[in-house]
Amino acid sequence: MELDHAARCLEKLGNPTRLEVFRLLVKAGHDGLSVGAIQEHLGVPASTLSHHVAHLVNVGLVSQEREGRVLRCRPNFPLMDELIGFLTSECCVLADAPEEPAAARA
Amino acid sequence: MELDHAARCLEKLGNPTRLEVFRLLVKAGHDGLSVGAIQEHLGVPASTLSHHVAHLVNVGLVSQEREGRVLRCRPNFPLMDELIGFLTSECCVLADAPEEPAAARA
DNA sequence: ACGATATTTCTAGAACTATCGAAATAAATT
DNA sequence: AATTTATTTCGATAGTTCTAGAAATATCGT
Repeated sequence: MELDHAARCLEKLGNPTRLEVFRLLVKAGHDGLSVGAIQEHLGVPASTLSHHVAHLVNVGLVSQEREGRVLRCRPNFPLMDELIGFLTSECCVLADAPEEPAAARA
Repeated sequence: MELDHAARCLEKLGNPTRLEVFRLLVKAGHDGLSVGAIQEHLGVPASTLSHHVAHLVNVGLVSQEREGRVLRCRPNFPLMDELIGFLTSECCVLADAPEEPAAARA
């Protein structure tokens, strides 16, 4: 994962409402939740919530699928794993880790 | 770690310049780097960089210590671990994790 | 076609953030 | 005490984000 995409994901998760939305979706598991269900949980006005969810969808952390009248939102687990992988490998390694995985060292 | 503090940390890391600063500090290890050294690496104007570093210090992800004329910046590894722990446990668990660790289920 | 429900788009103001030059402060050196 | 080096604070501008009401759109049931 590129640093810029990681930064965009972190930026989106860096809003308390959105982080709560995302956490809620993760707790809900692979089936996710509808926008309305999220609203019931968090009590945020619909337009505000829609705006926040759109941010998460934009950056790929949440996907949406229409099911009749409701829009089902699901967390993107693989992307979240990538993000955590980025943080762990690029921003958390101490000790003597080399800058590059292999090669390039004349 | 509380959700609000996690969100504040993520928000700060969610700026490409700051994420790069933090990554650089992590790569530098426990000794960190001076503000000037960061500046040489990233080529950001001093006042802008100072502003960004202040954000990271504010939220606790970076600590600063004066050493004569230079200000040494060190990444806060334990806090970063906590943050990754929060993301992993609260925003990344799939499968059949219960909502609460125990109790509360009449 | 109509009414109900679910969600988005539009809009706009207030608050916040980023940027960076210039001036200020801090410490070391002379 | 004057000079140099390192960094911050100030100040101004430009742009972004948050918030939420009102209006619009989509889908379903009748």
